[in-house]
Amino acid sequence: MNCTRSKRDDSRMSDSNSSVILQCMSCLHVFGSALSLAEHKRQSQDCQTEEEAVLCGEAEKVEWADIKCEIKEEEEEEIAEEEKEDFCCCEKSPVKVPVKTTAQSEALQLLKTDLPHPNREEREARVNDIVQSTDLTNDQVNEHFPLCSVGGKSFKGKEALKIHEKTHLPKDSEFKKPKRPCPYCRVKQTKLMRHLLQKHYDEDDVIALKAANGTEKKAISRAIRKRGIFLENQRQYLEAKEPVYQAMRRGKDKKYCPGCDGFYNRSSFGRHEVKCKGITSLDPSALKITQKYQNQLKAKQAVSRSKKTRANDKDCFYLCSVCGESFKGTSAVKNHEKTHLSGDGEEDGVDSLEEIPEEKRFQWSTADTDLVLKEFEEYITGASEICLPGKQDLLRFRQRHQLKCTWMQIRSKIMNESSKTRRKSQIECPNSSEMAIGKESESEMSSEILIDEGAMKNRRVLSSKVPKGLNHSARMKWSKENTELICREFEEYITAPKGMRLPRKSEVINFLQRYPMECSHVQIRTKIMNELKTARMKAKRTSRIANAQARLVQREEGGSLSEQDASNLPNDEGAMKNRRVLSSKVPKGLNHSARMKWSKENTELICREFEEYITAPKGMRLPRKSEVINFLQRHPMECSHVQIRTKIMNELKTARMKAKGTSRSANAQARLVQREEGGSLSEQDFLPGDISSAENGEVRKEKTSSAESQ
DNA sequence: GCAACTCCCCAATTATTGGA
DNA sequence: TCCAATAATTGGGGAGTTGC
Repeated sequence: MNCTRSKRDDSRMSDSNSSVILQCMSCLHVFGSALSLAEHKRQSQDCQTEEEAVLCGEAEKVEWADIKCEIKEEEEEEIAEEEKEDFCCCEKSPVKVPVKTTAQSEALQLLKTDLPHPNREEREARVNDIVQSTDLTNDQVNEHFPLCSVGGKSFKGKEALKIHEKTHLPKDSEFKKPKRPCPYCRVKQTKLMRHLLQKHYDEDDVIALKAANGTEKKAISRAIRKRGIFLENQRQYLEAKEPVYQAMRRGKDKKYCPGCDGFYNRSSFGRHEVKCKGITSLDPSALKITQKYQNQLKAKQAVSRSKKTRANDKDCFYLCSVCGESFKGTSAVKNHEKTHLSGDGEEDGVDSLEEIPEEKRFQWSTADTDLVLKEFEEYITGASEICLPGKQDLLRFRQRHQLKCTWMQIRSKIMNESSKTRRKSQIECPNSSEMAIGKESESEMSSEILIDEGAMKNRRVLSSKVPKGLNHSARMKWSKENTELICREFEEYITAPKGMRLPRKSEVINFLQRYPMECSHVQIRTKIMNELKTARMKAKRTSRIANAQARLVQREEGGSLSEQDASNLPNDEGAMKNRRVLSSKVPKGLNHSARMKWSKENTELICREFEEYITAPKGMRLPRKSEVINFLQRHPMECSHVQIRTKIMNELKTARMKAKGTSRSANAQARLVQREEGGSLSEQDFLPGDISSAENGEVRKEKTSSAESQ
């Protein structure tokens, strides 16, 4: 599919001022007129049968050459290749040293066979030998083998030395590998090959890439990379109507090669021109691919838009070949399947054990839990700066103790134990949760357990279910500027103590209107949430260090921390929670079409079954989903577990209202009696009894007036 | 009054990414 | 390849409100 072009064609292309650009669909070269394209076709046999495409109507504004590019790695590869071929003593070398005799030539050849030389001393010794045995001077020999001024290594040419010298550059001026656009999803990736293998492993080219080896593999990966770059350039060109690579490589002194559609450094262009075989680097089917993946992208966007209704997503899922769990995408299921493999590729949990756990969920025995607690104490207590041990540590631990679980499960166990410890420390010492580091500080903590709303929440046994495949197709890339903007705008929320709410939807939307960003309010909210987490983690770490330092000082001085120092620690979460301002927004139309009609029997059954939850004081949780499902299995009803939960919630409300009413009437009666007796009531008498204590200070917008009137 | 709804919070968890 | 950071998702739960 390659086609060569004459210089006449090139000049015609660049001189073209026509309003239409025509492109040869075979070689992708662009022509200013139908005539020049026809002439091109006549000259190139391969391109005769192909169609042409009209690209743009603003030819005079665009230099097609500007939207094509070569990549830096290729330049380097090329330079390296050329250095290999064009040895410093060859005719093409920019440094030409006349070699007078065969002996001199042989001596130099001998010197360069084992280049680069490891160190300056060895090199000097070798050069001295040559100088002594031949008529060559030191300078003549040194010119052949440039010397690194830092490391003392000598190289086969100036270019090779230049590449090497980059390794000595300070970090900020060092070359940073640019991101490469994926030809399939167009997302720019630092590690394009890994991305391809993970996300697009079902594509033909990627399958071929996986199967290939050595040179072939390189060639395929290069072709994919180039296609991605080309498609990205083409897309930007078609959308922005301006030279793309000018924007992408601003300030670089590049020169366009019409022979291969590549860009090369002006300094190395001459050398390339000699070598250039006129082979276009672009994939001839690129335009078709663009269309194909543009359609796919549109389809993906459509799915993303309709994602809000999760029911839609249930229709397309992929099953794990090992455990049968379903996932939304092929990449998600592939990633999940990796969890069944251990580091060496064997099925996890099976590498040294005979039995495979029947249940995916591992049942931790007390003995095994103790082992984990003992082994990973530092991670669980938070004494370690690193949150979790590495995979290898976990695998070794599993091997040592012959545990029949995966390393991931051990990690989860550590995380859960760590979380448990944190919660425990918060209950034991609500004002200084950060004190729970090591046994010394624990002993200093108060043993008084406060059962408030927060503590009740801790009783929650969290679901063992895991999200089935996240949609990362539209994963947000936060720029530094936007991150700063969000942090500045929502600083009060990010720096707020635990328990404070996040900004409202309306606030975020308002922010988005003022600072338009290509993201949803949910994504901004997530960003704030994550920033908040990070800030808290940092604060926690700082607090830990400060505490450790304080303890050190304390030990040295033999004294103890003052109460004031202790009070500087974070506020009580429960108290902060009370500051929460609840939403005043109203639901937008309820669906009463499927409204449940509870029979007296079923209501009684539910009330009897879930009595403990209905009569429980405020702060107690509702029955778990699993409990409700279990109930439904025992007592089949034509309703969902959610409806039963709602029923219980409403029964609970009613019960509390009744209790409140009873308490009020009792109080009213008491007041009446007191008035009759001529006494006065204390403030406490006006509170609604046990409910007030259970509420634990929760600030709520109570409709006191209406309740009073009732 | 009741069932259902929206909005919000929280903790846990997973997926993805980029640096080392 | 490992690992930490980051972004996103999930399910449980609570409060307030709506409309039949």
